[in-house]
Amino acid sequence: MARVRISDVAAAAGVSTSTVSLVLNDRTGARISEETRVRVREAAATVGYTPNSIARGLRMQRTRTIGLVSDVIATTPFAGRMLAGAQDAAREHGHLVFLVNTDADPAVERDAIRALVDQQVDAMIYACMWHQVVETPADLPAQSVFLDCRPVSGGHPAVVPDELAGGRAAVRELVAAGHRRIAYVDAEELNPPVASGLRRQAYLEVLAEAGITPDPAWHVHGSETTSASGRAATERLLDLPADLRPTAIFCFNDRMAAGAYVAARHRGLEIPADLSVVGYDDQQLVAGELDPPLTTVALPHYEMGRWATEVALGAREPPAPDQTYLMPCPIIRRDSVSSPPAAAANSSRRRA
Amino acid sequence: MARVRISDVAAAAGVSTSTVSLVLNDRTGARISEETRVRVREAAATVGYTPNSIARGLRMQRTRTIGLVSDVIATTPFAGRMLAGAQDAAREHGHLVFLVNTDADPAVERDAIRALVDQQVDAMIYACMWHQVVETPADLPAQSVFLDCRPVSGGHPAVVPDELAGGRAAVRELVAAGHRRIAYVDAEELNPPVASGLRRQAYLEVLAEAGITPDPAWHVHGSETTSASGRAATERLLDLPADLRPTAIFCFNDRMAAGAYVAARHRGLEIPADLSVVGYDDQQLVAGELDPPLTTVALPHYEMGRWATEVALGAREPPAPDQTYLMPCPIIRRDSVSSPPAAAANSSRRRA
DNA sequence: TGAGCCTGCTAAATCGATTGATCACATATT
DNA sequence: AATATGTGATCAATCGATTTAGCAGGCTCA
Repeated sequence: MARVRISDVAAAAGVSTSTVSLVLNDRTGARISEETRVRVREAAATVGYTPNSIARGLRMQRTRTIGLVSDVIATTPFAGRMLAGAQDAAREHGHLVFLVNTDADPAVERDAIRALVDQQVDAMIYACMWHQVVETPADLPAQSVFLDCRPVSGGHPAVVPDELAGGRAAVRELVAAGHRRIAYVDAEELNPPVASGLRRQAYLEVLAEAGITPDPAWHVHGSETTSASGRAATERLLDLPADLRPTAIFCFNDRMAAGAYVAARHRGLEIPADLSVVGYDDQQLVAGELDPPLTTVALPHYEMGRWATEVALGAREPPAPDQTYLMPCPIIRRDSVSSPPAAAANSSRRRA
Repeated sequence: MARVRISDVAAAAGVSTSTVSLVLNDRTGARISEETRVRVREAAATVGYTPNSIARGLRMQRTRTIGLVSDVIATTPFAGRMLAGAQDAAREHGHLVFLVNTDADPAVERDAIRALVDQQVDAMIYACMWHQVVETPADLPAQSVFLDCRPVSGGHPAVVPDELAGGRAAVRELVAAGHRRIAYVDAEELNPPVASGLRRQAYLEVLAEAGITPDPAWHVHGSETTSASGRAATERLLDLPADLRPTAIFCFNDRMAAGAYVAARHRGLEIPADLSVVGYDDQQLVAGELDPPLTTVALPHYEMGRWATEVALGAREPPAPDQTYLMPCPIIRRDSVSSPPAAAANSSRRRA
């Protein structure tokens, strides 16, 4: 069963293809009588005509498609939300999205960008899964937006999570609960460079604004960003002398926070009564499934996906040239934060 | 900077566009001298020509694109692997994939299928995220493959996980470790219908083949498939009299298994010394992060994604008409299974 | 010398839409 | 009567490739 073409509609309605096109596209200014319009529309409906997007794309020089090239889609739960955001925005604007997963392979990435350009995509989104600064790939069309990363040399709109504000919100949550001895379970130095640095900066800033001088022992590093690594780092905090031991921990991410739970449990410490914990990322399967559920800061992947797509399609004003848009990271309050244990509050208040 | 067209190459090489096309597509049988071929190729390289896929698609009636419509992409970690599998297979065959997320909205789904057909995709993949039987959507082209679901009325190739074999492997793992009192923490009746039924069937079959008569009390249901629900169901098992209490649990999925861990811990039971646990799904962030890491059965989403794409592109033989391909689910051995406690028959062993 | 056959290349049709120019005809104006 | 104006619809070019039929020129051979 061959596809119905515009000429089939024209034949059925007894008019030319021009007329059909003019009617179906509602071209104002075209002088077509109302009777003819009705006849054409009915003919189109009865033969079941839908326009061939390829032919239209060729003629119009506009395909109503966008390309999304991402370095990772399988190994992180964030990718899905990002895609969903991009997807929804694209659909709302009548666009379809080509998805390419490069697995961070530069050759695959190059070929993918070329293939998408050859497909005449109207716009392109270059996404990374971890907030970072990247080289602008060759052949990237002008109409491109960076998602969860920033081009070193600028030249394109970009959106990343506002990790500084998010980190501040997380630590303020602990300060507001009355904690003074607050630790930071950090990722390995420089990995991933941007996120880690900003969250650490937020930690230091909030302690300073609360008039707390952090003890260097409160800043511990994990070798990776896993639960096991978070546990090991937390052990070191819990080994500190009682008057120095933190009553609250801000963790680089939720997985490390899960490790903190394990460490605390092995010492017989209750969360949050004996130790308050805040994570980052809001990984549903981690933060939501922990016992008690983890208070954390969400990474706004869905929103960033939407933002990037809307900017790429020109439906939203881009930020000033070479400015990166910072997407707010909302704090997700669950049950892992309470006021510090009474004993801790009384025993030692270290102030500058 | 306008795109380079084939006519630009022709002009640069001093030949016709026909010649350029013939040369660049390596059409054997075309009588073009070697000198001309070299000249054309050099011209193409220097002007930086790459063919316009839209124009080619129109002429060839073949776009080298496929459509993938999925009911969910954001809320499950499995979606990513499925996409990655489809993606990789498509790339290896020189195809690009259009991704559409319908959020299980029938209207969105209908529009998406139409849009993809209008884009002249060469093939289509209809994916669900949870193994199920579905109605065949209207307008679905003949060249379509069902992924992680089966059309009620057949007519298309389909691939689903072999949950029966996977479930058998899981329970056999417990039988092989020496367990006799093996429980099944099930999902709610009929939700999701197919997976739950098959895993239950596997449980009953393996007990039967091991000569074990299951006590009805060993088959408990959770109201949902969450950790909390798994915990509640497990509590009921642990409340059984000592001589009836299971020494091993097969859980419908990893999240419920995480709940079983919580229940066991609250009773002071060690996993696997006091209670062996096997899950299903191999959700990395759950199974891998538990303490101890959970032995489970993996859902082969990546492989199913590949399979569906290869069949859709004709690169792999489809199964016999109206036969559904069952993809093996490999067992992932971690540390949550050991032999039953020696005193299992008469002691509840509460630990401090 | 001219029919037959290669060789090397190109003209022109085609894919299915969109659109500016144009046509046929009716009516209004001078 | 001749010209202008307006209406409704169509013609034909176009987008950028692929592909079939065929042309021009050289060579062979009877």
